[in-house]
Amino acid sequence: MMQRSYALNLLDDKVGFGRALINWYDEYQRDLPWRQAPTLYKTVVSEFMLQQTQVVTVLPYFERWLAIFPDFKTLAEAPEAAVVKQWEGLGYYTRARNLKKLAMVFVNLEPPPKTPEGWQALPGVGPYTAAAISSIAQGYPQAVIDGNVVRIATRLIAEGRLFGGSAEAHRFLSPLVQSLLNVERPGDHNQAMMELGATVCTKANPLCVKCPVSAFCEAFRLGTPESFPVLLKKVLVRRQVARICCVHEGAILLERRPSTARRLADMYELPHAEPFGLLLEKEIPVLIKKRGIAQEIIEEPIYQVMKEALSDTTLTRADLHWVPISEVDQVTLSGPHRRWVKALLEKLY
DNA sequence: AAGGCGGGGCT
DNA sequence: AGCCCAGCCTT
Repeated sequence: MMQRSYALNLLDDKVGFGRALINWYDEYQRDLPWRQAPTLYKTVVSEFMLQQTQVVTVLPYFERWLAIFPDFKTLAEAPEAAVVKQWEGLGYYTRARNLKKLAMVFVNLEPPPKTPEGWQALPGVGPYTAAAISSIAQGYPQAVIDGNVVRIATRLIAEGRLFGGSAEAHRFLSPLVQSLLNVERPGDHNQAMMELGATVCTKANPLCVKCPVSAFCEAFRLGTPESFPVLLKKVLVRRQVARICCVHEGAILLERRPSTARRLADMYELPHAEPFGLLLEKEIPVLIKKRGIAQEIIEEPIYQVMKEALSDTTLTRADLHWVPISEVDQVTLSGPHRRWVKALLEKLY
């Protein structure tokens, strides 16, 4: 049986790979706020915000967050509503609730966790985040595997098998990725891998010319870096959800999602039109919004209605609230609804 | 092992 | 119009 041939010398020269990577990182790393005067708290907050969220999106949220919740204790003692409010628009809101829970546990924890296993016992911390926190903030020699690392690793060895889910990819790549870790500087090595994936070894149009480790890369040698990794495609589902915009005596009617809702719990939205039993099919929506969420494409026509068109019985529903326009900024709206409400109020009133 | 969970950037 | 992003939790 022939030994699978990898690029020139990745497996024979892991130290060389790590050195080339870390030298590149030392010279070209981005100036990110959580890297300035780093602390354990900054690392934890940034890693939570960065779960499934791009750096550029996180930046303004991170700066605001540190100004309002400067440390674990402040966060632990802050009301949950205030915490979620600061997360407004960032998505995956259980991250915010879990981050506050983590702070509440952390301030009563002596000593703090020092291993990935210890961190992973805390709310909202999975394998990735546990490895990231303990390596970056504590120097623990644990390699992280995220989407960037999967892309880099599969390209390094030109691994073309189909991965059904990320768990499968992680299981397969973990030994290789861990074996490449620079145990002298595990935190910087991990960040360098992700930085490389974000800025050079990108999904489309990778900048192999600027890559510090292209000499170790089998996909580069083959000239087909974009063909790795091979991931299962997800099916897109389309939905339509009609909503209403109703303003009366300086207040807008909003619907609060139940506290028990799996998604967007306790957050406000423009009310769903359907429960009101209005005949809207022939009406012209004042606004038609489209948005993509995960594997869904949702089209949401918004109809302007007068209060008189809504029956008194439906208006007594406990989840409906007349929010004064001057106080709309105080409540937490679900993502795009914040922008839609603003656009509607400017357009109509 | 799947499916749900947000929203936005980028091609 | 799709894909992906410094993933985690529940079922």
